[in-house]
Amino acid sequence: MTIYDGVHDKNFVAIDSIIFGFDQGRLKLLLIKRKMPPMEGQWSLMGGFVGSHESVDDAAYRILENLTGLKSIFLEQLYAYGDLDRDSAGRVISVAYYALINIDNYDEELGRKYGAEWFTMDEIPSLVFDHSTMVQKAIRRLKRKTIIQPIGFELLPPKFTLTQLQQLYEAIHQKEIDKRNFRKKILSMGVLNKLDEKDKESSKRGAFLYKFNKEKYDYLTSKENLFDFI
Amino acid sequence: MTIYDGVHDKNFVAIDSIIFGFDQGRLKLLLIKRKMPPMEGQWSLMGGFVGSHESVDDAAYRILENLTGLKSIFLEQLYAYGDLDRDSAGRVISVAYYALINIDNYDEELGRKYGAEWFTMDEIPSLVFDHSTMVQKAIRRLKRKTIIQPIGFELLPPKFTLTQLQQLYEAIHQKEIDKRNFRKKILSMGVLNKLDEKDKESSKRGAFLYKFNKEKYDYLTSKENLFDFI
DNA sequence: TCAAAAGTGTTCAGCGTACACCCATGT
DNA sequence: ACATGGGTGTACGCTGAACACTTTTGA
Repeated sequence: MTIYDGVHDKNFVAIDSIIFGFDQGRLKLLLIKRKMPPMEGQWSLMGGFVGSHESVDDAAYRILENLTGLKSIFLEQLYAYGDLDRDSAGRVISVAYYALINIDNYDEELGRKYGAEWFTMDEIPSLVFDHSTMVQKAIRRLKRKTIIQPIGFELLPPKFTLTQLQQLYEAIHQKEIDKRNFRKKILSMGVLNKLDEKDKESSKRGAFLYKFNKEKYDYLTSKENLFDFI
Repeated sequence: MTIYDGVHDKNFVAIDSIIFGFDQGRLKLLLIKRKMPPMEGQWSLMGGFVGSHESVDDAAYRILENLTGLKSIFLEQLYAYGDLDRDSAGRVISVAYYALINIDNYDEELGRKYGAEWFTMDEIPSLVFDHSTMVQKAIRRLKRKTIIQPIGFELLPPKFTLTQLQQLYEAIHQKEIDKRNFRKKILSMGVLNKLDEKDKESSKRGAFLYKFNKEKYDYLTSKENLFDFI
């Protein structure tokens, strides 16, 4: 009960989550096959409704955890979609969020339960409602953020090689990057700590592993946020 | 009636508008004094509720027109605020929009009706709820946009001098800009058309008036939007 | 004649970009 | 020995930033 009751309309408010993962050098998107009408059997973003007793952010975290089993991950509001007929089953305002997750930590069990599958960017099927629009916007946002922020570590395992990191950037921007320039720039940011270990998986010589310096990373991201990135 | 009825919660969804104007070399913000509880008598952004039969964008335009009398102006979604207790009178999710208006076209009659007043940026009083947060975010967004886009023409009269335009940029960024560098850069963008007229108001010598080239301006803003700016 | 704003070019540093070769090692 | 990915340095052009003087004209 609020003092607004009876005076104004209420609306359904939903969350839709654009969930990015990175695996085998490819940027991927987690989609689910709808199990209920409308649009049953069509591919869709993971979503859910915002309850009356939870914040919108909490609802976004709750819904993401339901699908992925992940609790504290990168999750950021993208945009609120409010066209009258965007959901063919009725008036629903949707707040889209995008998440970056390390695909290794993803709970496949949960995924199966929801009929979820990972798609590479060039294989994304057409999606229900305005979900394709949301995905396009999320990709643009992700590209833009990486230009001036060392974002995207969330998509990698804790220890990674510079080549893996470069592949991530190449996957996000969908173009090749010069190895020397990339290393020069990323190392000059000072957010990487070189480890003594090498990864021997992908080459005979082995590549040094890095982890990122959380303090400097947090400092940079918060400082750059003064520049605003929502 | 939708197929979601009864299954999920509905919520009040509101709009809050951050309305920027530019006058006498100063960037200004339009605020209203609340005439109803809660927080009666406190300064607030202009707002209103989203109805069940209008899109969120339409609601934002409607609310802005109510206060300013202006119909087709620059209006862009900023962010959706969804904390549980953000409105002390009950659970309201608010989608904030920011608008840029030419202060000359503003309908003062309407403003008086709502108890609206213009405040310069350094005089903004403390605002109800999370409205101060919204304003801060809008200012950051405005700064960022002007860095790579020739935004802000909406805030000026149709014909303006380069000095006026520079003052607008200085007001937005709150720092002085070198005259030569500013002119060089803005003219190189090719969005300005120099007129034969001079404005003699502000100097004896007179300053050439410019208007902006709408085609090039629209092209640039849409092209740059590929770079994404929401 | 003088005050007040308009108008105008050059220099420098830093950054992004292009570009090619040697190294280490497992097979 | 060779194939495979790892690792490194230099040169150039562009852009942003700093910087000072002349012009016009109404009062």
